[in-house]
Amino acid sequence: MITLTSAEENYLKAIYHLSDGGKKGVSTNDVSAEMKTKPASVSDMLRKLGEKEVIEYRKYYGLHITEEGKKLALQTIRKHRLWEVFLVEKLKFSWDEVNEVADELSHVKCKVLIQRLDEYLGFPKFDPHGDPIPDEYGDVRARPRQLLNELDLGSTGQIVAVKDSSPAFLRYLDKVGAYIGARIKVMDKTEFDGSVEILVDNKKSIFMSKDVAGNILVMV
Amino acid sequence: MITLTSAEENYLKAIYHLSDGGKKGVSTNDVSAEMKTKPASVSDMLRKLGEKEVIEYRKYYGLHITEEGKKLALQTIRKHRLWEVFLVEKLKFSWDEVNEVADELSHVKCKVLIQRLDEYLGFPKFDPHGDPIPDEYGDVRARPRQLLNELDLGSTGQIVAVKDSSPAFLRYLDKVGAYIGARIKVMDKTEFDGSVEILVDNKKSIFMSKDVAGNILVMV
DNA sequence: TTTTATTTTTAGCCTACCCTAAATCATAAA
DNA sequence: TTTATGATTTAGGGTAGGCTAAAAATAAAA
Ligand SMILES: [Mn+2]
Ligand SMILES: [Mn+2]
Ligand SMILES: [Mn+2]
Ligand SMILES: [Mn+2]
Repeated sequence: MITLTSAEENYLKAIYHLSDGGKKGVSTNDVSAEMKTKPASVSDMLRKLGEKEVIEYRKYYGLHITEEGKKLALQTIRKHRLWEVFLVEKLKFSWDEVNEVADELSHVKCKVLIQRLDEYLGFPKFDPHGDPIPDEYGDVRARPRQLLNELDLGSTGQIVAVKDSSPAFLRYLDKVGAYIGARIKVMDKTEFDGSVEILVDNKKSIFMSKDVAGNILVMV
Repeated sequence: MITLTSAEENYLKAIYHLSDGGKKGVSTNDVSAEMKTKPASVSDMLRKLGEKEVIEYRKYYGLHITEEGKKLALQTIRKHRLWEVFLVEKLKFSWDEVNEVADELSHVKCKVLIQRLDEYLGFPKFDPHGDPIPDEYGDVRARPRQLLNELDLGSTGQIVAVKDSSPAFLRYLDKVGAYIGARIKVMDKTEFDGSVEILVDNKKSIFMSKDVAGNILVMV
């Protein structure tokens, strides 16, 4: 049985995200940027992850995540997202405050803890940022989603997730009144700068830059 | 501001317990036995804890915990016991399963997390083993307690805590039907071996060896 | 195809925490 | 008062995970 340290779990989770779930290859510098550690440190870690066969690593040519690696990454993601739900739903954290704490909590080694937590939370399918929570076998029920800035004029849908979950972005969404679950309609699009105007819950009109709209995912 | 690593927190908590809350001096070997690490490793750690001034350490002569050390130890104990309550009350763990997991959880660095957890749990005053939970200033409301094997024949009281909280002992108590909160009466005492017979909740009679009774704390 | 720029790895060092073996100190016994 | 015993510390080494600086490999440009 493969066991990973906390640091290895963090790297593997980052690699999984960079791999877009296993489709893309990933470079040392990619990982370095994502993890905010120096490329030299990354090289060393990649060698170790390669030896544990959670990635396939060729010196100077980057890496691919393996099937085993995907499974383990999904388990770490599952733990992280369940803790985020706990923090928001039970402890009344706001969605921009949970990432670091959930990261620490997600490294607690106890299988039954996560099962019980999942049950206690009512087997949630999505985390506070709209990201899907893998089940204990690593299966993810994905929803078809589109970027808000790519929707046609007049189309309607529901905000289901955010691409960027930095505190700054999330607080901005809170401020303008956009939230996961909101029903929206595209009222206006400006070709020149890619900005959009949307109507939220048939009530409130919001103007958004392309940058903002490009980080909001909508289910039509 | 003094910050401790997880390992330092664990050592300091052990030292606090060995000090009996600050009354007794503690030797390197005491800590070694409690922490299950070699005396050589303990020496090294004591030097570090001495530099951080959470203990007063004199080479070859043992240590005393400082006021600052007591405060920090009580904060760690608070976190540990709150997580134990969470695991038992919310996640339906049994009281013999929570110690290790609560230990890991208690090292998560987030002040507000503990405040929110405390609030969410309804500001509990005691953990599942009957041990008091210090408040955020480190104040502990102690209850007057007596060892069950030292009670007089015929006296009554309530089980409020256990001295030994090893899984083996706790499971034994579950088996015979003793639990925190149970009302008891001493029905018989055998001078020869120190064993006692108690009546639980005016219903069930339990026979206990001196070893068992000596690890049960009763409020008269 | 050669040179240059960029990426990646290696080498060497650091901190934290643990270990064993050897040295040292304190103290109890002779 | 000397010696022996036991407790404690030091010395040296291991793993994990960082870092910087230098070397090496790849990729891009000339
Ligand atoms: Mn997160
Ligand atoms: Mn999330
Ligand atoms: Mn405990
Ligand atoms: Mn306890």
